[in-house]
Amino acid sequence: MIGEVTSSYKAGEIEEQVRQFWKTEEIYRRTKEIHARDPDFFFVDGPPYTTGHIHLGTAWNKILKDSVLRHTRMTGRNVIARAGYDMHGLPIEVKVEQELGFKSKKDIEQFGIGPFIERCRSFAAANLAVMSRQFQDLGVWLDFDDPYQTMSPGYVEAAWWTLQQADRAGMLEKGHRVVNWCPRCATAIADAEVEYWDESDPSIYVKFPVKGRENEFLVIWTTTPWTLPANVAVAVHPGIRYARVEAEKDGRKEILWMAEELVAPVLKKARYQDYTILETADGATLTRLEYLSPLAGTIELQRDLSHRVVTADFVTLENTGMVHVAPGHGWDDFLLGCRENLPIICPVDASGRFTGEVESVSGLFVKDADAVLLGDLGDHLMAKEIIVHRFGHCWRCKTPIIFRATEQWFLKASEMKEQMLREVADVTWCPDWAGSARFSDWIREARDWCISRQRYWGIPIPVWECRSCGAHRVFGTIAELEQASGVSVPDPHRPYVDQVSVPCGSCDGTMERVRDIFDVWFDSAVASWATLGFPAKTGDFERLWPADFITEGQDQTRGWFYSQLGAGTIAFGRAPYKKVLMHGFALDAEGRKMSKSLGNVVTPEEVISSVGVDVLRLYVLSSSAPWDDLKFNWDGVKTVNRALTIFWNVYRFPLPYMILDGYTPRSDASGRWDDRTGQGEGITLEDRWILSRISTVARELGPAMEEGQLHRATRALLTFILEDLSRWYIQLIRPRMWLEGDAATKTVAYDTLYTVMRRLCVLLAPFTPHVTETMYRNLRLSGDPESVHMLSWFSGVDTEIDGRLEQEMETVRSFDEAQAYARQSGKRKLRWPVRECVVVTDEDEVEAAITSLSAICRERANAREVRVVRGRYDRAGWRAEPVMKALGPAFGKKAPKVKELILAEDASRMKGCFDCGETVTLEDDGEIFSLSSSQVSFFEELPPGIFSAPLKGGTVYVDITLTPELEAEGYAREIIRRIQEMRRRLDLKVEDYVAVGVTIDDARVAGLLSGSWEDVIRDEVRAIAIQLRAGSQEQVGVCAGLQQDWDVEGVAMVIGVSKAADETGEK
RNA sequence: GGGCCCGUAGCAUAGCCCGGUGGUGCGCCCGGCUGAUAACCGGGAGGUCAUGUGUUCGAAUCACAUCGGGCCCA
Repeated sequence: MIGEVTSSYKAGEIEEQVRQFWKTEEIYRRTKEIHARDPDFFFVDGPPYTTGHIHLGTAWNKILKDSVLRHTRMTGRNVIARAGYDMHGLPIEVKVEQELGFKSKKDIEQFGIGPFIERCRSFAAANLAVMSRQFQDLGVWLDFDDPYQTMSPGYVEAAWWTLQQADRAGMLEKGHRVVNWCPRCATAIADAEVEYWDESDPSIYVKFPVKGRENEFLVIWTTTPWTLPANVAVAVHPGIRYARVEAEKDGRKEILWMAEELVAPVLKKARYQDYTILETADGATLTRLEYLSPLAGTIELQRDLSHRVVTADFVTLENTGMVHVAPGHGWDDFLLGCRENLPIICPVDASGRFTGEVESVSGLFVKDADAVLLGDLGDHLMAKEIIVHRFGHCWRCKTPIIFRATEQWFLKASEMKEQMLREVADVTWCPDWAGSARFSDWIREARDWCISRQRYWGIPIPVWECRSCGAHRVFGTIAELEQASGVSVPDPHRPYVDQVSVPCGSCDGTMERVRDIFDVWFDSAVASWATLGFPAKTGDFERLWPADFITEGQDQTRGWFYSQLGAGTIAFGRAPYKKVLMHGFALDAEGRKMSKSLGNVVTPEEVISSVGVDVLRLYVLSSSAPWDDLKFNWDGVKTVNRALTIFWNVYRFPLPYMILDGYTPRSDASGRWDDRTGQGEGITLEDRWILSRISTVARELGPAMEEGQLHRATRALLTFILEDLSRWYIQLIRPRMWLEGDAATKTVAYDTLYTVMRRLCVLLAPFTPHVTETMYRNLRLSGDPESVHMLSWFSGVDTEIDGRLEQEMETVRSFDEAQAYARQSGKRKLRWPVRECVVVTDEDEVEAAITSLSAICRERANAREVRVVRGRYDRAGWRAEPVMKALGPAFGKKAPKVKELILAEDASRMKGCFDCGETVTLEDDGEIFSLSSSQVSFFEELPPGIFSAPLKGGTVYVDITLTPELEAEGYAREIIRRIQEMRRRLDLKVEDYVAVGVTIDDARVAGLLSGSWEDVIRDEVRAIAIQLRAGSQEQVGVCAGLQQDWDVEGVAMVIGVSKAADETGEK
């Protein structure tokens, strides 16, 4: 049975109880069972990376997922939602390296790869446990008991199998390419792993001597002096005009080549005093030029090379218009080198140090070599400054990256662009531009995907190469490898798989595994089938794949949205997801990124401990559109908290009355609540109205959820709770709750409120799963499901929607605000009744609304009568105001006299004449003045005691004039209120009886109240006896209770209240 | 340097697609209510709609440019 709730909204307690309930009763598992035979809905959790605690953005991400999935489940879908974790990769390696105090890969090798990856494994597992706990504390329902883990053997197989598919499709390629290289981690890193921020670098202008010409140079510009040892060419743009300049500096002359337009700024920067342009030429004609390295003197490697000028479209009219080309150290350079057949030189090792090929700087870290090389340039260094520019860094260790030409494994993503673009177009994107604009743009720029890393903690690349003939083989499963090698492979990680060799199929040789591991982005790329146990099991895959829905942050455009698309396209020729909701980032209140260094980080725990999980959830969902960035704001959190407090108060408000009356909601034979609210006896318009409203709101929620507009859905619900339910419906039905005994209208109010609360719990359950669960658990009937989350979604009842009634109620609410305003200007408290409220309007709709809902209007206005008048309020008069500007010229010195005559005249009569087109004549001492309408202005003048205010479509007039009868009621209400307050101070229960004594220091007021009002007061305050008399005595004749002096509207009163014995309480 | 998103009172936001007097909440000030009460309700003040230019009879809304913030890329 429904229990009373005395406590205010205490999120912490509620949520803890609900968590316990879910756990002990296995509610999640059993809720899933209810939907086991519903149509499948396959969701794939974007796996968070297991490096540590979750932050607000991670929490938001999971809250969005959970809300969507709970809603989906309630609409009758079998939701498959396994939590997942990304557990491999450099971030974890770096953390473990820090723990062990390692500085480089050499330390790891010395420590042993085996022990090292075991540390990584347990680090990842420990964090997984912490994070799962945190997610569940957010009320998130995913399969946390059995999350997919990228480090599990089955998952590794999914990646292997996918690579095998790529190989078979000819999409896997081993190649010599320039890649982003982290010198600290000594590995290639993906484009997606590069972070950019400003960095200071040298900006130098260098003269390259033209071969075969004395004192003639090409002028190039670079920010990376250390790439000069690998220089093999200078690139010019075929269309740019270049100038051959004779330049003079300190009395010496030399011939320089650079873009014509840039001659002046460059020479100024290099402090040349004078110059003459000797000739100009197109870039295309410069290709006959060859040149010598300015470092030829110190670097033998450079001495042996031939250098030439080539053309390239990427050259721009910046700096000198001539670009130094080092194909071993630049992406564009590399492509150009391939096209022009230039030698590809890369005299830099994995840790970013020069090799012995470059004697002068051998063993030096590239950045440290800059200074030496600048010195070696000598006179060839024309100018040097420092610039600040955006530069790439390793995402984990923040080391500036370099570009290195190395042997790597690639997926030929660039060949799949067209197919990927077609697939993206078939996916439903929320919002639309996330796919049509943002993601598509990214795909158009797709380059081949370098999937190999020279590291340890990751999925080993399952490629075995023959040492003798160079043939390679890709293994798709562990079993396949075991069969070919004849050894068992219990753990498919390094270093164990490194030791497995297989006989070559093409020759007598032996195949060894390439030492590389996968780019960690490849791990999560295969999540949509790996989570289904594919390829080991195929049943779920065939039934469920591709995913119906995924949602992640906008940073995953280049990340998981893309990696999954690539892998899905390679393996299955299609996108692995059907619908994507892209969400924003959690920022601080000023719109800045939350970061430790700024000290503006707000953790989910902080918010939860302050206001609870449901408030956090509802806040992040309602405060901004999912795809906009979330500016975290404590004021916003408090507002949501207040809204939930009101929701809680609305919920517990009727409970004492329901319990007192033994109210039982209708149920069917099985003891389940009967949701047919019907049109029972005693139903009122406000009941119909609130039922209409909740169905209207429910109707709006469907499309909002479908479009990922969770902010609209949650805001609509918040508005409903605050505006419709709390501020209006509850206020309207309060008097009905207080009716004694059996009253049909009271029962209908119970029924209606119960129905609304049950439906509201369902509608809010996906967003605030704890508080709705608690409410539902108290409200449910014995045959109802145990959890609100086991119920079906409420999508509104069409037959209960009454648009006209909702419209009319809007008008009445406007009336209510207007009458309150009018009263306020007349300083008449709401407690004091007024004789009448008059609504003047010309609109049928307003008249219909006020008429059909007049009972509500009377109640709200505390008015004996509310009536509608068309046209003009009969009791409003007119005030005439002379227009002196017009009277002056017309009447000259007599104008002041006329003014007085006008003020003395009956304004209504004058206006009547003017309105009929007549002139008004005023007489004074026989003198007659004739007035035209332009000489008098008219203003509405209300008689004393009448106040007005505008409402939508009309004006309301409130007559606050007191009559003895109205005054009597006013005083009676004042006394009742004070007795009620004293009751509360005495801590009495609603049903307790009291004895009351009132002494009034005003014989007239006491006289007004004696008789029938005395009875009213007695009944209202549940008094068995009341003594009301005039006088100023201190003693009021009630012993053993509370006695208090009051000032009621200037009248002194003494009121005494005491509890009556229970047995005498019977009336 | 490029792509996408965002910029509306002290704060947070709606409206923008489809042009027609800018709404709402928090905070502030004033008042009310007192059987939801460490709650609740009404009213008021507060806005160069980031800036500029254009299109238009009319621009927060459309176009272009600039500035600022975010995400992504080069």
